[in-house]
Amino acid sequence: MSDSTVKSTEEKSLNFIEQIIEEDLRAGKHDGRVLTRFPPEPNGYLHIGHAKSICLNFGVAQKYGGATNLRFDDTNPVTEDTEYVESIKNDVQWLGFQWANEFYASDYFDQLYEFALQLIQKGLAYVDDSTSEEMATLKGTPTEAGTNSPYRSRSIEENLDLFTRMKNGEFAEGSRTLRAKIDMASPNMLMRDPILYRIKFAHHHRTGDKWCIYPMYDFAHGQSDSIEKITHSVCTLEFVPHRELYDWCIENLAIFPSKQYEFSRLNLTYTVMSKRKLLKLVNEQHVNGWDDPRMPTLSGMRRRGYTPEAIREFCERAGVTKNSQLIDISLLEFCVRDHLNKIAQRRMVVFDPLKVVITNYPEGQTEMCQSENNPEDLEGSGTRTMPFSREIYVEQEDFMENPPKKYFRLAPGQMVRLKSAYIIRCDEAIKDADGQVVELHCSYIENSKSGNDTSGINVKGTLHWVSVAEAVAIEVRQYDRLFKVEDPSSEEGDFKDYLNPDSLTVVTAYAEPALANATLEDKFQFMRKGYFCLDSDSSTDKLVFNRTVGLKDTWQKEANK
RNA sequence: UGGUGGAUGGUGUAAUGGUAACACAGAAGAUUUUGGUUCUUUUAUUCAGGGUUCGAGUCCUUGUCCGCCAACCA
Repeated sequence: MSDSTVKSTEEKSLNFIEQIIEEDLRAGKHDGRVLTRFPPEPNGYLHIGHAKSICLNFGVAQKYGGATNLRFDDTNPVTEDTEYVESIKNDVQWLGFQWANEFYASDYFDQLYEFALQLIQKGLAYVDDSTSEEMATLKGTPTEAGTNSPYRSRSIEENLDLFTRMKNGEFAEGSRTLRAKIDMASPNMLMRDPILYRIKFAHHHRTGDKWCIYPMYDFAHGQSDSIEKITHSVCTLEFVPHRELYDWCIENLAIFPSKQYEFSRLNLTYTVMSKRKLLKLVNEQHVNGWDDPRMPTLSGMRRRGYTPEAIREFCERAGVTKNSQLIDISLLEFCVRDHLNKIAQRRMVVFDPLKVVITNYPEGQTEMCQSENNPEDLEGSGTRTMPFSREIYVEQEDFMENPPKKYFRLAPGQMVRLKSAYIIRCDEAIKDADGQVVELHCSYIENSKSGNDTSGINVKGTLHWVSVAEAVAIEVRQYDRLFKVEDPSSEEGDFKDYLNPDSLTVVTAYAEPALANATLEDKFQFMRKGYFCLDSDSSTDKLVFNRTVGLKDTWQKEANK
């Protein structure tokens, strides 16, 4: 067996979550059952960081024959909305995952209330009349123990009565809370009698006005996991300090022992990932909404033309650890190109037109040229035709009057291949009064047509082109990185100071006729330009395209030397 | 500061006491009717000190640096 065969049959190493699951499986825990959950709060749009969590949670469940619940953590009615619920469901499905059950923390409000009553009865929770300021001062600091609230020693009966009345709406918002009675001297600040319930006279997107008390995250999340019998509750590292409380609630309620495991969140260079910052970009109109193609949101990436396959591959390559990761955006772009290269239809589009007149081609004549839709998938994608005529457009940058060495494009006397058409020779550059080249006169080699070239001429360069008469004018939106620096969040001052002012460039370009039939689902490669997709802003009389990502450009590097 | 999580090429990940490897990025070349793709080659890595061991990226210890926690947010 050769080395390469050995390598290809080697098993890919497991990430630490998979290792935990396999150990549990070996130990016969939960009868070999694996149930995970993806628990977003419906207060914003999903981004690439969530994609990692989705791929992990759904991925391990799939791998070990389990299932995943989608659970909306909707315990704070003030910030949450149905609009977000819909977008989140849409994004998860688009990414390619299907949940076993759609649940809401609010489904469990009755049960959670019962749990709270149990804790009170066990003498493990009490109603506190302190204001939030009073509570903050009594809480102590990491180095000094806190002091007990004066209300901590209330009787079980009084607590039961007060809590019931809290629920019945007898007390003003902010006047009372239900707190766990744990340890005001705990080194873990979260264990210093955490608030379990607070009063909010707010309309909930699902339960309406039924409740005026709402559980805090820590009193809802673990119990929700437990109610659903989640076996592996996987979340991000900032919840590590919550685990002690997560376990405390489960233990004292004596309910199903779900376990929490934490991994590090994903960050990308040249963008920001926090919901707060993304919201700011939207609200202050630095971008055009949550689905602006420059946003790291899934809806933005979808609109930009990124595929679910590419995003899943990226998450897979990013890996799962506890190290903080700031991943180079070029890895994501690699995954996007890699997938798009296999599936994108090739089209010719000229961005910055320079008219070429083929002087020895008959005036008024048009012939069709056949061109493959995708050289990576010749059979599956077939071919299309495009018109060739006496007047065509090529890119301005594909002509130089005084070319440097290794410039394989048009220059006086130099020959190139027009992709899928003829070889032409540049005879003359026509200039305007300012000396700008406005037109090229070329001659074509009659027996050099693609497919039956008998000319015997070999040229180094092949250009994309469109016939002037049939060219379709389109709008192209070219995106660049949103920020000028790798990690805007770690820079001095306001992160918005580091926005890239040139993150969006709009141009009119000229496309071959076949592009006019584009649909929103299509993925294109504009040859020698990059990958593009139709934008939803398009109308019947104006097609708008987004540049998903450019092609690798090794000539640019050569030219800069 | 008390607690807590972390530190392996530029970036991310692997090596579970036994030759520090893979991918991206970078560089060089070949092929190419896309200066794309593909292929070949290549540069570069264990935070520091001490200890255990025949052997340490891995274990112990001290230190350094980074992240998170003191919301009636999640």
